[in-house]
Amino acid sequence: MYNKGTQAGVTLIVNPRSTVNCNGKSLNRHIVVDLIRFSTEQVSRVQIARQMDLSRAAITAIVDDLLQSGIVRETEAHYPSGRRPISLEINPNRGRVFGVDLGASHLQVILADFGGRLIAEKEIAYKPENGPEDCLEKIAEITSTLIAESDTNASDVYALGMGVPGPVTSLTGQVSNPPILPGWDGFPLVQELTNRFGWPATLNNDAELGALGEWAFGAGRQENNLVYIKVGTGVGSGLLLNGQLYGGAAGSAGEIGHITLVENGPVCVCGNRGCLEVYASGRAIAQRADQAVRQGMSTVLSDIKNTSISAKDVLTAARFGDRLAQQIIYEAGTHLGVAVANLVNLLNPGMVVMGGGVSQIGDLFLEPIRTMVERRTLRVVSKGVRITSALLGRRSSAMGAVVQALTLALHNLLEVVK
Amino acid sequence: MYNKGTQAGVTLIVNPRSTVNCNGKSLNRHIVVDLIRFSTEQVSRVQIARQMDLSRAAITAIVDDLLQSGIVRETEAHYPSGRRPISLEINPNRGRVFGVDLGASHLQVILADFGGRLIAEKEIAYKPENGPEDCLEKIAEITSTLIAESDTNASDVYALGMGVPGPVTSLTGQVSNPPILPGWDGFPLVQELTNRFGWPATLNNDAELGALGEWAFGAGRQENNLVYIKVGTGVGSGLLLNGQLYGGAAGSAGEIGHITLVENGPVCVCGNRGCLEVYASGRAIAQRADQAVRQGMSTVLSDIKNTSISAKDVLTAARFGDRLAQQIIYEAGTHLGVAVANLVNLLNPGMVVMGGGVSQIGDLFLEPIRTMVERRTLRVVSKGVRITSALLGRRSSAMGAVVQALTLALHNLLEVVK
DNA sequence: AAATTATTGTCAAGTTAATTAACTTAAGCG
DNA sequence: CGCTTAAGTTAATTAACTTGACAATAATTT
Repeated sequence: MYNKGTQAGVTLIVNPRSTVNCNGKSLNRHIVVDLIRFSTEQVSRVQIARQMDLSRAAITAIVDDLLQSGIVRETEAHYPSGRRPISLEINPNRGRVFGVDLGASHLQVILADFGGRLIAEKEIAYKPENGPEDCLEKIAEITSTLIAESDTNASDVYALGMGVPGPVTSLTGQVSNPPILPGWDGFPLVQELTNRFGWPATLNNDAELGALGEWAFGAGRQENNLVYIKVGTGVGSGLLLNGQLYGGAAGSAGEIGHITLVENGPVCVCGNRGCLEVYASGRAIAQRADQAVRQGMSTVLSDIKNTSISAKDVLTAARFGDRLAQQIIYEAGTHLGVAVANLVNLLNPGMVVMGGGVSQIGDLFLEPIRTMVERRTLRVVSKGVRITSALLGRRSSAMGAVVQALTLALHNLLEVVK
Repeated sequence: MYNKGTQAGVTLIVNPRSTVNCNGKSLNRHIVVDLIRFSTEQVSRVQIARQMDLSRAAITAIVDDLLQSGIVRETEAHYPSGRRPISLEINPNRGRVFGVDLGASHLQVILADFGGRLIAEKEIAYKPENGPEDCLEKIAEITSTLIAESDTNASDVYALGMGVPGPVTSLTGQVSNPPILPGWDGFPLVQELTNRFGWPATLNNDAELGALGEWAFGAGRQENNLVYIKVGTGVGSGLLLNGQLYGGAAGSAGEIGHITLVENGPVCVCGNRGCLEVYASGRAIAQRADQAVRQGMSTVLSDIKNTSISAKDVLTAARFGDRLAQQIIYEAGTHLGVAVANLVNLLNPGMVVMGGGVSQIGDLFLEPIRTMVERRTLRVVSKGVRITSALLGRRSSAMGAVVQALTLALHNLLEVVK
């Protein structure tokens, strides 16, 4: 389904996937670009014409334009009988973009080409508590390192996308009221990024970008109603509904971590009681393990002495067959499953993609979730929902940032060239 | 934000509000119509031009067209300094449409003019268990009665919108797997309606239409992230997100009634345990009252002897000051509040509109909901959400059906006239 | 009261992006 | 080799928009 859009500003939503500034005239060019970008199969001019309900002649003209500006290139394709269609794809060599994912404890930067393929990558341990200026500094360091090391011409970088672990006011590109990010509130991040680097920049919530990344390049291709659940230190989710990212009225949609599971449960970091995060986050898993060890239960985790047990330790132990670790993870999955079931009942998504560190263990974590969803939702709903792990693993969000950056880059280029 | 859209079929999403068949050419005409339809203030040509980022001349041409076809008319408007703008509005006398709401126990039909104003209305007690054919028969009876009684020319009716209490496959216009509607599964309702009456028809879930009705004519005007919660015999909700109705992958989004509140609570009609409906539906309220009376608690409800107590009785009693009835409703509100809090956390809507019979009691029901939402959501979220009763009362859904019918009528007319 | 300023709406000429219908290209097949 | 099928191109035409000048109408200033 293809939506064209124009508005005063002008915000354009093309095939909900891209939101772009556009004067409203060259709209079909933008739609064609997105069609080529996000197609899972090979696309020819005729197919584009059919999908957009335009004449072949019109598409020929548009594609000519795109070829000339270098955004798109032709490839070979094979079909039975009749003239072979010429497949089209985004020209990966036309330029590059950065995708940045800021987490509760890390900073990850991906350099990708226009085809969305990874060119170089760097991840460091980082605490966002240092504030936005320091973070910008770090991003500057990493991006220039990546440019240098990857034989990239600095002028070939066209945009930067960024994700942060908190609500984002997408209109102004600010972080708003972030629980994890004191000192970031109201900081005009998009503007500062643009000023500092000279590239157009976008800002989104990290879970939101996870959904987008998995939709564009991961497990959720073609699935226009997708929920991405990120189980890291905390638990968050990104919603892609009706083919569009949904951020809510204030940019804080998807806050599944602070849904009430047990009315009078233990106190959560957010101040409420019995939140999901108390039972099913990386933090919770680590705490459970710690508790169990102190109670003297039999586990390899007891060997960790000097430092405190981390969720990662529990995952590793589970992978190596430690029963206690496995049980802790299974239980976390069960609790998460209850929340996911509620979410699935409410949103009836076509797919739920589990991301974040904890999910990488796979079925041990997925199985209880699937079970709970099946048990606790209407059959119509549970029958239609696929629940899987993120295909992009720990890169979901950063790749989502790449998608946003590409949207900016491609569509801006299109306007400039015109 | 204005989206234009075209696709093979061609489905067009205009200012997400209307989904219309359109050849993709006269698109801006459709956008202008919707702009005029849904504007809360008076609109002039210049304002339209500014909002759509088109030239004044272009709008003049488009409006000329709309004036000539009679869809739009001019009115007076007053502004300071400069030539007075000529305000535009949909010409209410251009035609009429029907909005039909089928509930678990009633059938409501509204006849409205092109301005969405109520011309005539009829509601009867009705059990959808009789099956779709019988229901069509009843609709035929009522519509012809309304046409006759309201001095309407049958040829002035241009479309019919309908809502049903179950999931709808909007693509094919069928009811799908409805828990409350055995015998309706897979019935091609839209097609049958069109065949039978000769009007184009639309089909949606009733809660969805409640959201749309309140958004267009009710409490939620201008609010593009709105949740409508219908508390009737059961509990359902309609989601209007990013300015669009969201139905989910299989049309069953919004099933808040079967969210798990208590892990091992009483068995629900759906087979699971501890669902919201067990605690906060009309059915639940009636049951509680019955229970209390049998336990000999002091209440005016004890006076009801021969028939069983209904939710309506409890509402009436509460309105007249009966303490027990008030408490039952307050408690139902509290339970509902927990579910609403989860929903608000997850979707961060700008507004929650409470509809359905139970909500008509007002603050007694709203207050516990507001309290629970405030207590159980992140401050960013709860601060931004307004929680109110439906402005259209028991007409929300039927008016939503009118909105859908008008969308069909106006935009089809536009294509034909062209 | 006349002149000034602001704003809306219209007109005519020019531009752009689409359509239509004929045509070319490129493959498979009997 | 010619026939069939499908993809892609070309040229003439049409519809929708832009631009810039201008008329209409009101409030404000002189």
